[in-house]
Amino acid sequence: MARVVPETHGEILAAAGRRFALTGYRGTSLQEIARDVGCSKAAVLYHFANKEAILTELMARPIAVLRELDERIVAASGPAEAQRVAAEGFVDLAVRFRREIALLRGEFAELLQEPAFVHIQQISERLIDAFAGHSERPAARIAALVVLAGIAETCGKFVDVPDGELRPALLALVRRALEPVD
Amino acid sequence: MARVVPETHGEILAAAGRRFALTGYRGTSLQEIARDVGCSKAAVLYHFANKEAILTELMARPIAVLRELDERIVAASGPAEAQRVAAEGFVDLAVRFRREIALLRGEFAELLQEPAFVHIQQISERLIDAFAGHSERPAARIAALVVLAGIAETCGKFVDVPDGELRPALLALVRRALEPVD
DNA sequence: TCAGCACCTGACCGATCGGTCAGGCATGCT
DNA sequence: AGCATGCCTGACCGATCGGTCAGGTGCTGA
Repeated sequence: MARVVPETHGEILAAAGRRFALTGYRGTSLQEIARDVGCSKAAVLYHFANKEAILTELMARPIAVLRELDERIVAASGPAEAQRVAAEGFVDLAVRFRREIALLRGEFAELLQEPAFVHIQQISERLIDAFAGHSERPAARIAALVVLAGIAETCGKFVDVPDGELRPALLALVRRALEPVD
Repeated sequence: MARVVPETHGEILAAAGRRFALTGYRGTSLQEIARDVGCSKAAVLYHFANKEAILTELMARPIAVLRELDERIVAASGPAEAQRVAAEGFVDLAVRFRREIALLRGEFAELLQEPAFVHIQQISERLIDAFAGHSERPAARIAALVVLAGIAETCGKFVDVPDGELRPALLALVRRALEPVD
Protein backbone atom coordinates (compact mmCIF):
# COMPACT_ATOMS: atom_id res chain seq x y z
CA MET A 1 0.00 0.00 0.00
CA ALA A 2 1.33 3.30 -1.07
CA ARG A 3 2.43 5.48 1.75
CA VAL A 4 0.46 8.68 2.23
CA VAL A 5 3.05 11.16 1.16
CA PRO A 6 2.40 14.67 2.48
CA GLU A 7 2.09 17.30 -0.23
CA THR A 8 3.58 20.03 1.90
CA HIS A 9 6.06 21.04 -0.78
CA GLY A 10 3.32 21.87 -3.23
CA GLU A 11 1.17 23.50 -0.59
CA ILE A 12 4.03 25.80 0.35
CA LEU A 13 4.47 26.79 -3.29
CA ALA A 14 0.77 27.52 -3.64
CA ALA A 15 0.59 29.53 -0.44
CA ALA A 16 3.75 31.46 -1.29
CA GLY A 17 2.34 32.25 -4.74
CA ARG A 18 -0.82 33.64 -3.22
CA ARG A 19 1.07 35.67 -0.63
CA PHE A 20 3.66 37.05 -3.06
CA ALA A 21 0.86 38.15 -5.39
CA LEU A 22 -0.84 39.88 -2.50
CA THR A 23 1.99 41.60 -0.65
CA GLY A 24 5.06 41.04 -2.82
CA TYR A 25 8.15 38.93 -2.24
CA ARG A 26 9.86 41.22 0.25
CA GLY A 27 6.56 41.93 1.93
CA THR A 28 5.88 38.28 2.65
CA SER A 29 7.52 36.47 5.57
CA LEU A 30 8.22 32.78 5.85
CA GLN A 31 6.13 32.88 8.99
CA GLU A 32 3.04 33.93 7.02
CA ILE A 33 3.54 31.23 4.42
CA ALA A 34 3.92 28.63 7.16
CA ARG A 35 0.77 29.84 8.87
CA ASP A 36 -1.22 29.59 5.63
CA VAL A 37 0.01 26.06 5.05
CA GLY A 38 -0.55 25.09 8.66
CA CYS A 39 3.00 24.06 9.44
CA SER A 40 6.03 25.57 11.15
CA LYS A 41 8.44 28.01 9.57
CA ALA A 42 11.13 25.37 10.02
CA ALA A 43 9.08 23.00 7.87
CA VAL A 44 9.07 25.56 5.07
CA LEU A 45 12.85 25.74 5.32
CA TYR A 46 13.03 21.97 5.33
CA HIS A 47 11.42 21.85 1.89
CA PHE A 48 13.24 24.87 0.49
CA ALA A 49 16.87 25.84 1.06
CA ASN A 50 15.86 29.46 1.64
CA LYS A 51 13.23 32.03 0.77
CA GLU A 52 14.71 32.78 -2.63
CA ALA A 53 14.44 29.11 -3.60
CA ILE A 54 10.66 29.35 -3.32
CA LEU A 55 10.56 32.27 -5.72
CA THR A 56 12.98 30.57 -8.08
CA GLU A 57 10.80 27.48 -8.28
CA LEU A 58 7.67 29.58 -8.79
CA MET A 59 9.35 31.46 -11.65
CA ALA A 60 11.11 28.50 -13.26
CA ARG A 61 8.67 28.00 -16.13
CA PRO A 62 8.16 31.63 -17.18
CA ILE A 63 11.91 32.14 -17.03
CA ALA A 64 12.48 29.11 -19.26
CA VAL A 65 9.96 30.46 -21.77
CA LEU A 66 11.62 33.88 -21.61
CA ARG A 67 14.94 32.23 -22.44
CA GLU A 68 13.41 30.54 -25.48
CA LEU A 69 11.98 33.87 -26.62
CA ASP A 70 15.40 35.46 -26.25
CA GLU A 71 16.93 32.81 -28.50
CA ARG A 72 14.28 33.39 -31.14
CA ILE A 73 14.92 37.14 -31.04
CA VAL A 74 18.66 36.69 -31.37
CA ALA A 75 18.10 34.35 -34.31
CA ALA A 76 15.80 36.81 -36.11
CA SER A 77 16.81 37.78 -39.63
CA GLY A 78 16.68 41.56 -39.12
CA PRO A 79 15.46 44.44 -36.93
CA ALA A 80 11.89 44.37 -38.25
CA GLU A 81 11.63 40.63 -37.81
CA ALA A 82 13.19 40.85 -34.34
CA GLN A 83 10.68 43.51 -33.33
CA ARG A 84 7.78 41.38 -34.54
CA VAL A 85 9.05 38.25 -32.77
CA ALA A 86 9.74 40.21 -29.58
CA ALA A 87 6.33 41.89 -29.53
CA GLU A 88 4.32 38.74 -30.17
CA GLY A 89 6.49 36.61 -27.91
CA PHE A 90 6.47 39.03 -25.03
CA VAL A 91 2.73 39.62 -25.17
CA ASP A 92 2.23 35.88 -25.28
CA LEU A 93 4.47 35.40 -22.27
CA ALA A 94 2.83 38.20 -20.33
CA VAL A 95 -0.62 36.75 -20.93
CA ARG A 96 0.30 33.15 -20.19
CA PHE A 97 2.27 33.89 -17.05
CA ARG A 98 0.55 37.02 -15.83
CA ARG A 99 -0.05 35.40 -12.48
CA GLU A 100 3.63 34.60 -12.00
CA ILE A 101 4.73 38.01 -13.24
CA ALA A 102 2.35 39.59 -10.76
CA LEU A 103 4.34 37.94 -7.96
CA LEU A 104 7.23 40.28 -8.61
CA ARG A 105 4.98 43.29 -8.06
CA GLY A 106 7.34 46.08 -8.94
CA GLU A 107 10.24 44.37 -7.31
CA PHE A 108 11.75 43.60 -10.71
CA ALA A 109 14.67 45.91 -10.19
CA GLU A 110 15.55 44.60 -6.76
CA LEU A 111 15.00 40.96 -7.57
CA LEU A 112 17.06 41.18 -10.74
CA GLN A 113 20.04 41.95 -8.52
CA GLU A 114 19.74 38.59 -6.79
CA PRO A 115 22.23 36.01 -8.09
CA ALA A 116 19.50 33.67 -9.32
CA PHE A 117 18.20 36.25 -11.79
CA VAL A 118 21.22 38.13 -13.10
CA HIS A 119 20.93 36.69 -16.61
CA ILE A 120 17.35 37.95 -16.84
CA GLN A 121 18.69 41.47 -16.88
CA GLN A 122 20.67 40.85 -20.06
CA ILE A 123 17.65 39.25 -21.68
CA SER A 124 15.41 42.20 -20.82
CA GLU A 125 17.99 44.56 -22.31
CA ARG A 126 17.96 42.59 -25.56
CA LEU A 127 14.16 42.66 -25.44
CA ILE A 128 14.13 46.45 -25.18
CA ASP A 129 16.64 46.63 -28.00
CA ALA A 130 14.40 44.50 -30.20
CA PHE A 131 11.34 46.56 -29.26
CA ALA A 132 13.22 49.68 -30.31
CA GLY A 133 14.07 48.10 -33.66
CA HIS A 134 17.75 48.18 -32.73
CA SER A 135 17.57 51.94 -33.01
CA GLU A 136 19.59 54.26 -30.77
CA ARG A 137 17.09 57.10 -31.16
CA PRO A 138 15.88 58.16 -27.70
CA ALA A 139 12.22 58.28 -28.75
CA ALA A 140 12.35 54.69 -29.95
CA ARG A 141 14.05 53.47 -26.79
CA ILE A 142 11.67 55.42 -24.57
CA ALA A 143 8.64 53.90 -26.26
CA ALA A 144 10.17 50.44 -25.99
CA LEU A 145 10.93 50.75 -22.30
CA VAL A 146 7.57 52.30 -21.38
CA VAL A 147 5.58 49.62 -23.17
CA LEU A 148 7.68 46.78 -21.81
CA ALA A 149 7.59 48.01 -18.22
CA GLY A 150 3.93 48.94 -18.48
CA ILE A 151 2.88 45.47 -19.56
CA ALA A 152 5.12 43.73 -17.04
CA GLU A 153 3.79 45.93 -14.27
CA THR A 154 0.11 45.63 -15.09
CA CYS A 155 -0.55 42.29 -16.76
CA GLY A 156 -1.05 40.67 -13.38
CA LYS A 157 -4.05 42.90 -12.75
CA PHE A 158 -6.00 41.47 -15.65
CA VAL A 159 -6.71 38.11 -14.05
CA ASP A 160 -10.40 38.49 -14.82
CA VAL A 161 -9.83 39.24 -18.52
CA PRO A 162 -9.77 36.02 -20.59
CA ASP A 163 -6.64 35.22 -22.61
CA GLY A 164 -8.52 35.50 -25.87
CA GLU A 165 -9.37 39.10 -25.10
CA LEU A 166 -6.20 40.24 -23.34
CA ARG A 167 -3.77 38.95 -25.95
CA PRO A 168 -5.12 40.85 -28.99
CA ALA A 169 -5.66 43.99 -26.90
CA LEU A 170 -2.03 44.02 -25.72
CA LEU A 171 -0.70 43.10 -29.15
CA ALA A 172 -2.63 45.93 -30.77
CA LEU A 173 -1.36 48.32 -28.12
CA VAL A 174 2.24 47.27 -28.64
CA ARG A 175 1.97 47.63 -32.40
CA ARG A 176 0.49 51.11 -32.08
CA ALA A 177 2.96 52.25 -29.44
CA LEU A 178 6.25 51.03 -30.90
CA GLU A 179 7.85 53.07 -33.61
CA PRO A 180 8.02 51.20 -36.93
CA VAL A 181 11.51 50.08 -37.95
CA ASP A 182 12.99 52.47 -40.48
CA MET B 1 24.71 88.74 13.50
CA ALA B 2 22.66 85.92 12.15
CA ARG B 3 23.13 82.69 13.92
CA VAL B 4 24.70 79.90 11.87
CA VAL B 5 21.71 77.64 11.52
CA PRO B 6 22.60 74.06 10.63
CA GLU B 7 21.00 72.87 7.42
CA THR B 8 20.59 69.34 8.65
CA HIS B 9 16.91 69.23 7.71
CA GLY B 10 17.68 69.92 4.07
CA GLU B 11 20.66 67.62 4.05
CA ILE B 12 18.52 64.78 5.34
CA LEU B 13 15.98 65.40 2.59
CA ALA B 14 18.69 65.40 -0.05
CA ALA B 15 20.35 62.26 1.26
CA ALA B 16 17.01 60.47 1.60
CA GLY B 17 16.11 61.44 -1.97
CA ARG B 18 19.35 59.97 -3.26
CA ARG B 19 18.95 56.78 -1.22
CA PHE B 20 15.29 56.26 -2.08
CA ALA B 21 16.08 56.66 -5.78
CA LEU B 22 18.85 54.11 -5.42
CA THR B 23 17.34 51.39 -3.26
CA GLY B 24 13.71 52.41 -2.81
CA TYR B 25 11.81 53.61 0.23
CA ARG B 26 11.50 50.27 1.98
CA GLY B 27 15.02 49.36 1.01
CA THR B 28 16.52 52.41 2.69
CA SER B 29 17.07 52.54 6.44
CA LEU B 30 17.18 55.63 8.62
CA GLN B 31 20.64 54.48 9.62
CA GLU B 32 21.90 54.79 6.04
CA ILE B 33 20.41 58.25 5.63
CA ALA B 34 22.02 59.36 8.90
CA ARG B 35 25.39 57.98 7.82
CA ASP B 36 25.20 59.85 4.51
CA VAL B 37 24.39 63.10 6.29
CA GLY B 38 27.01 62.49 8.94
CA CYS B 39 24.70 62.59 11.94
CA SER B 40 22.97 60.10 14.20
CA LYS B 41 19.76 58.27 13.42
CA ALA B 42 18.22 60.06 16.38
CA ALA B 43 19.03 63.39 14.71
CA VAL B 44 17.09 62.29 11.63
CA LEU B 45 14.12 61.51 13.86
CA TYR B 46 14.53 64.85 15.56
CA HIS B 47 13.92 66.65 12.27
CA PHE B 48 11.22 64.29 11.02
CA ALA B 49 8.45 62.67 13.05
CA ASN B 50 9.07 59.34 11.34
CA LYS B 51 10.35 57.78 8.15
CA GLU B 52 7.14 58.37 6.25
CA ALA B 53 7.33 62.09 6.99
CA ILE B 54 10.54 62.28 4.96
CA LEU B 55 8.86 60.71 1.96
CA THR B 56 5.80 62.92 2.37
CA GLU B 57 7.91 66.08 2.32
CA LEU B 58 9.87 64.85 -0.70
CA MET B 59 6.65 64.17 -2.58
CA ALA B 60 4.72 67.25 -1.46
CA ARG B 61 5.18 69.30 -4.63
CA PRO B 62 4.50 66.57 -7.23
CA ILE B 63 1.43 65.53 -5.24
CA ALA B 64 0.15 69.11 -5.19
CA VAL B 65 0.62 69.35 -8.96
CA LEU B 66 -1.13 66.01 -9.39
CA ARG B 67 -4.08 67.36 -7.42
CA GLU B 68 -4.29 70.40 -9.71
CA LEU B 69 -4.22 68.11 -12.73
CA ASP B 70 -7.04 66.06 -11.24
CA GLU B 71 -9.16 69.18 -10.86
CA ARG B 72 -8.57 70.17 -14.46
CA ILE B 73 -9.54 66.67 -15.63
CA VAL B 74 -12.73 66.70 -13.59
CA ALA B 75 -13.58 70.12 -15.02
CA ALA B 76 -13.05 69.02 -18.61
CA SER B 77 -15.98 69.51 -20.96
CA GLY B 78 -16.12 65.94 -22.28
CA PRO B 79 -14.32 62.58 -22.65
CA ALA B 80 -12.13 63.71 -25.53
CA GLU B 81 -11.15 66.90 -23.77
CA ALA B 82 -10.52 64.99 -20.52
CA GLN B 83 -8.28 62.54 -22.35
CA ARG B 84 -6.29 65.37 -23.91
CA VAL B 85 -5.89 67.22 -20.62
CA ALA B 86 -4.95 64.03 -18.79
CA ALA B 87 -2.39 62.98 -21.39
CA GLU B 88 -0.65 66.34 -21.62
CA GLY B 89 -0.86 66.97 -17.89
CA PHE B 90 0.43 63.58 -16.89
CA VAL B 91 3.32 63.63 -19.33
CA ASP B 92 4.20 67.08 -18.10
CA LEU B 93 4.11 65.92 -14.50
CA ALA B 94 6.14 62.81 -15.24
CA VAL B 95 8.84 64.84 -16.99
CA ARG B 96 9.01 67.62 -14.39
CA PHE B 97 9.05 65.34 -11.39
CA ARG B 98 10.69 62.24 -12.83
CA ARG B 99 13.30 62.31 -10.10
CA GLU B 100 10.68 62.31 -7.36
CA ILE B 101 8.58 59.67 -9.08
CA ALA B 102 11.68 57.53 -9.33
CA LEU B 103 11.87 57.49 -5.55
CA LEU B 104 8.81 55.30 -5.38
CA ARG B 105 10.52 52.69 -7.53
CA GLY B 106 7.69 50.26 -8.04
CA GLU B 107 6.47 50.68 -4.51
CA PHE B 108 3.44 52.60 -5.73
CA ALA B 109 1.02 49.88 -4.72
CA GLU B 110 2.42 49.49 -1.21
CA LEU B 111 2.92 53.17 -0.57
CA LEU B 112 -0.57 54.06 -1.75
CA GLN B 113 -1.86 52.02 1.17
CA GLU B 114 -0.16 54.31 3.67
CA PRO B 115 -2.55 56.82 5.23
CA ALA B 116 -0.68 59.81 3.83
CA PHE B 117 -1.37 58.76 0.25
CA VAL B 118 -4.82 57.22 0.20
CA HIS B 119 -6.36 60.06 -1.80
CA ILE B 120 -3.74 59.54 -4.52
CA GLN B 121 -5.35 56.22 -5.32
CA GLN B 122 -8.66 57.87 -6.21
CA ILE B 123 -6.86 60.39 -8.38
CA SER B 124 -4.98 57.71 -10.26
CA GLU B 125 -8.24 55.88 -10.90
CA ARG B 126 -9.77 59.02 -12.38
CA LEU B 127 -6.59 59.45 -14.43
CA ILE B 128 -6.95 55.95 -15.89
CA ASP B 129 -10.60 56.65 -16.58
CA ALA B 130 -9.72 59.80 -18.48
CA PHE B 131 -6.96 57.99 -20.40
CA ALA B 132 -9.52 55.39 -21.43
CA GLY B 133 -11.86 58.13 -22.66
CA HIS B 134 -14.37 57.13 -19.98
CA SER B 135 -14.91 53.92 -21.90
CA GLU B 136 -15.63 50.62 -20.17
CA ARG B 137 -14.21 48.58 -23.06
CA PRO B 138 -11.42 46.32 -21.72
CA ALA B 139 -9.07 47.17 -24.57
CA ALA B 140 -9.34 50.88 -23.81
CA ARG B 141 -8.78 50.40 -20.10
CA ILE B 142 -5.87 48.02 -20.68
CA ALA B 143 -4.13 50.53 -22.92
CA ALA B 144 -4.73 53.28 -20.39
CA LEU B 145 -3.33 51.32 -17.48
CA VAL B 146 -0.30 50.02 -19.37
CA VAL B 147 0.71 53.45 -20.60
CA LEU B 148 0.15 55.12 -17.25
CA ALA B 149 2.05 52.49 -15.28
CA GLY B 150 4.76 52.27 -17.91
CA ILE B 151 5.51 55.98 -17.78
CA ALA B 152 5.33 56.13 -13.99
CA GLU B 153 7.66 53.17 -13.71
CA THR B 154 10.25 54.29 -16.23
CA CYS B 155 10.33 58.09 -16.35
CA GLY B 156 12.87 58.15 -13.55
CA LYS B 157 15.35 56.31 -15.73
CA PHE B 158 15.52 59.11 -18.26
CA VAL B 159 17.48 61.52 -16.09
CA ASP B 160 20.01 62.03 -18.87
CA VAL B 161 17.36 62.89 -21.48
CA PRO B 162 16.62 66.63 -21.55
CA ASP B 163 13.05 67.76 -20.88
CA GLY B 164 12.71 69.18 -24.38
CA GLU B 165 13.34 65.76 -25.84
CA LEU B 166 11.57 63.55 -23.30
CA ARG B 167 8.30 65.48 -23.25
CA PRO B 168 7.44 65.26 -26.97
CA ALA B 169 8.61 61.65 -27.12
CA LEU B 170 6.30 60.61 -24.28
CA LEU B 171 3.42 62.70 -25.57
CA ALA B 172 3.69 61.15 -29.03
CA LEU B 173 3.81 57.71 -27.46
CA VAL B 174 0.71 58.36 -25.36
CA ARG B 175 -1.22 59.70 -28.33
CA ARG B 176 -0.33 56.65 -30.42
CA ALA B 177 -1.01 54.16 -27.65
CA LEU B 178 -4.34 55.41 -26.32
CA GLU B 179 -7.46 54.53 -28.22
CA PRO B 180 -9.21 57.58 -29.71
CA VAL B 181 -12.44 58.54 -28.00
CA ASP B 182 -15.38 57.26 -29.99
C1' DT C 1 24.84 85.61 34.66
C1' DC C 2 21.56 82.48 33.85
C1' DA C 3 17.30 80.31 32.10
C1' DG C 4 15.66 78.46 28.02
C1' DC C 5 15.74 76.61 23.71
C1' DA C 6 17.42 74.33 19.38
C1' DC C 7 20.08 70.69 18.17
C1' DC C 8 22.12 66.46 18.70
C1' DT C 9 24.01 62.02 20.89
C1' DG C 10 24.45 57.11 22.51
C1' DA C 11 22.10 53.73 24.69
C1' DC C 12 18.24 51.25 24.51
C1' DC C 13 13.54 49.13 23.21
C1' DG C 14 10.31 45.67 21.23
C1' DA C 15 9.33 43.59 17.01
C1' DT C 16 10.44 41.07 13.07
C1' DC C 17 13.31 39.09 9.80
C1' DG C 18 15.69 34.75 7.51
C1' DG C 19 17.85 30.93 9.04
C1' DT C 20 19.88 26.97 12.28
C1' DC C 21 19.73 23.06 15.29
C1' DA C 22 18.83 19.11 18.14
C1' DG C 23 15.52 16.14 18.79
C1' DG C 24 10.91 13.62 18.17
C1' DC C 25 7.76 10.77 15.71
C1' DA C 26 6.07 7.65 12.29
C1' DT C 27 6.99 4.71 8.58
C1' DG C 28 9.33 1.09 5.79
C1' DC C 29 13.20 -2.06 5.07
C1' DT C 30 16.26 -5.68 6.73
C1' DA D 1 13.30 -6.18 16.81
C1' DG D 2 16.06 -2.70 15.34
C1' DC D 3 17.71 0.71 12.39
C1' DA D 4 17.56 4.29 8.85
C1' DT D 5 15.11 7.78 6.76
C1' DG D 6 11.62 11.36 5.69
C1' DC D 7 9.15 14.81 7.79
C1' DC D 8 8.42 18.09 11.09
C1' DT D 9 8.67 20.84 15.62
C1' DG D 10 9.90 24.44 19.12
C1' DA D 11 13.51 26.87 20.80
C1' DC D 12 16.88 29.71 19.56
C1' DC D 13 20.28 32.83 16.91
C1' DG D 14 22.24 37.23 15.21
C1' DA D 15 20.97 41.03 12.54
C1' DT D 16 18.22 44.85 11.44
C1' DC D 17 14.33 47.59 11.58
C1' DG D 18 11.74 52.10 13.15
C1' DG D 19 11.36 54.56 17.09
C1' DT D 20 12.09 56.40 22.19
C1' DC D 21 14.46 58.63 25.90
C1' DA D 22 17.40 60.99 29.14
C1' DG D 23 20.89 63.82 28.94
C1' DG D 24 24.57 66.95 27.06
C1' DT D 25 26.19 71.12 24.51
C1' DG D 26 26.29 75.67 22.93
C1' DC D 27 23.99 79.73 21.51
C1' DT D 28 20.54 83.57 22.63
C1' DG D 29 17.92 86.97 24.73
C1' DA D 30 16.59 88.84 29.16
